[in-house]
Amino acid sequence: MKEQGELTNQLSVFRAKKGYSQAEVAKRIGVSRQTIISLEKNKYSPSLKLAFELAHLFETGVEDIFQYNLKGEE
Amino acid sequence: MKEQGELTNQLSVFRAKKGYSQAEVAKRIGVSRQTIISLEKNKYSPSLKLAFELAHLFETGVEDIFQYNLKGEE
DNA sequence: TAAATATGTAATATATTTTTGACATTATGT
DNA sequence: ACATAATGTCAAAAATATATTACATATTTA
Repeated sequence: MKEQGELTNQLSVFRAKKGYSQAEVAKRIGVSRQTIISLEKNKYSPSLKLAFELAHLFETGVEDIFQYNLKGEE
Repeated sequence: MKEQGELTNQLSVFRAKKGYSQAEVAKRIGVSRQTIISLEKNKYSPSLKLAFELAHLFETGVEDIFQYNLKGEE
């Protein structure tokens, strides 16, 4: 899709709060450790399902973990 | 990832509210019309970016358009 | 300081999303 | 009745997300 905004996330912050390792998060959610690493380093935009799973694990909302900053808006 | 929940959405409702056609939504967001059709028919879980774009277009939150129902939770 | 655990990188393979294009059907307007 | 717009289906290709494996480097802890 058209590149319209930038996705950032607070994954490592929420992970630290819970004291989980990346491997532990991966296992709990059922994805690979690489997926968690890549997400924390902002390598790509996850599926909405994965975003919901992470939000659920960290007992918060999708938009608390992930932020979307539209370009060219003020 | 592990199949843990079911994703549903209210896309057609929000689209109707704005009076947009599927093609118009597709064009505004910069994706193909097929993508919108498939999403409305719940064919797959969109990228988080696309979810944010739709939320922005409909001036609402991601979780107002998309719902994630965990299985085996009450 | 040695062992164990956590984080990171890279390459390749597989799965899923998204695009493209062609065509069918239904609804709307003239 | 005809034209046009909206919705839908299908299949194949392209793009992107995720898995897998193997190895490297930090960091923690016994």
